[in-house]
Amino acid sequence: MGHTYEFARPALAVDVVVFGLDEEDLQVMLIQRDLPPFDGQWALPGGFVRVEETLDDAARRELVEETGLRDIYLEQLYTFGAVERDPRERVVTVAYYALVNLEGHDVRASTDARNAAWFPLSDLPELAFDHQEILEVAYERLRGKVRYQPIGFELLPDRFTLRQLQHLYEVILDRELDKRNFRKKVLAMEIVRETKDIEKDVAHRAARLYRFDKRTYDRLTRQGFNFEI
Amino acid sequence: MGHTYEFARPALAVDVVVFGLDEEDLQVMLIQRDLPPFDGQWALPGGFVRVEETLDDAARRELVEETGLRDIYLEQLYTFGAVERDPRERVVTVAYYALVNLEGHDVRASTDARNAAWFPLSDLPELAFDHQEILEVAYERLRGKVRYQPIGFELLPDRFTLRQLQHLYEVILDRELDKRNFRKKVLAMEIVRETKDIEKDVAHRAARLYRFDKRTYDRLTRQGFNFEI
DNA sequence: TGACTTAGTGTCTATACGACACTATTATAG
DNA sequence: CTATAATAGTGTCGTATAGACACTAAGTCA
Repeated sequence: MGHTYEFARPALAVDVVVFGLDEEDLQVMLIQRDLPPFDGQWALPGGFVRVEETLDDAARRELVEETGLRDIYLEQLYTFGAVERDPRERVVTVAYYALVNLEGHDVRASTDARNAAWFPLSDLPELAFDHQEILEVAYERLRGKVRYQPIGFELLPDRFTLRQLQHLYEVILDRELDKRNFRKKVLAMEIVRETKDIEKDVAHRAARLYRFDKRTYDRLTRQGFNFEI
Repeated sequence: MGHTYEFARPALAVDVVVFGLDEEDLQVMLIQRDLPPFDGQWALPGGFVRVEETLDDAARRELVEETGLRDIYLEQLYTFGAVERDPRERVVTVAYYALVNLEGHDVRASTDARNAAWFPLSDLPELAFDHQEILEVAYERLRGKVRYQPIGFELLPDRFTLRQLQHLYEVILDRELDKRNFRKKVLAMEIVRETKDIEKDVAHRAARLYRFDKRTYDRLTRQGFNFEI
């Protein structure tokens, strides 16, 4: 039993570039394939789109199935349609990128993710298909977007220090920022709000914890405010 | 004789939002459908992707077939995958936007474009499918992009006056700009180069014609220059 | 209690942006 | 041929913003 169409159709897939951040690096979630083609090689999580689900739904479903990650920030990136990008047959893939903070979501704890793992962006294995290219486009987009929209907060835990926030920008933009200027700018925007707590278990003076102020962010966004860092 | 697959597949289409500019308005190219669904209604040019062509190729092919426009600036926009966006069956569409100068490309002169026409963005007919939404996303993108990347030159003839260029920005950004500040900024960027000619057949002092300097633009782009207007 | 580590803070200078108005040139109408 | 109308083309100044720059405060740990 199959499905028959008058004209040949490309298969339609989704792939997701999941970025995470630890103390050191920007990381990417990859899964190890256990089927041909590219058996054993690392690849982006993803899979075929079902006829009764939206593209976003397909991306979220595949993420849960393959990595255990759910309820994370997800945005459509670009659609890749080179004719020979899959050796089996014509497959067009809608690529997404996702941001997740490593503290909140433990991949190893998820059920069916034996072969999912984080890799630092600076030291990636060879990837299947054109996933290297997709990843580069995603990183490019993340860099471009973070400069004028504070999406980076998705990479941090709920409460964070300004040092962590600065580190995030430094890792994504790949350059050092001046501490005083950075704090001036971020605090002037009023999109982070001081909490009454400070960080714990650090071997030096503890820093104040801040929280992302989504309410103010939404208001400023409606006013066309420029969040450039 | 048909094509049979194990799982049901969404159909894959491309649609193109073609922007053009005249002395007054930003315009959009639409075609009048002559088949159900939405028979007789206006829609974006587009059609189904063939298995042996890339997405870009499909978009260009449909543009030529339906509007006669060829060799124009084209960029992928977003992929729309709502489940019920086509009443016949599941169709996912990769949307593109294109920029074209109205002087160089006469639509009426093209062969098979009896039912293609320009409409001012401010006075559009009701559109088929979710094309209204696609168009809004495209306009949003154009506005966002033109502010920090000089793609707008595609909307102008080869040689243009600074007045025309300013008009272009005013129409796209939907606000008035100061003539002196605008000229200062554009000339400082050195992405337009003075020609030795001036415009003709105008009932007042003729303005100098300029040309877009792609070479300098490419060099500045590589240096990460910010083209914000 | 001293040494180490990071938190947290302010000033000054250079540059960029935006507000603002007049003269120059050409075509055309009377 | 002269007046009028229309747009071309040009510079200054005040203000806001960005970036360079260095020290004190607080807490941990040996």
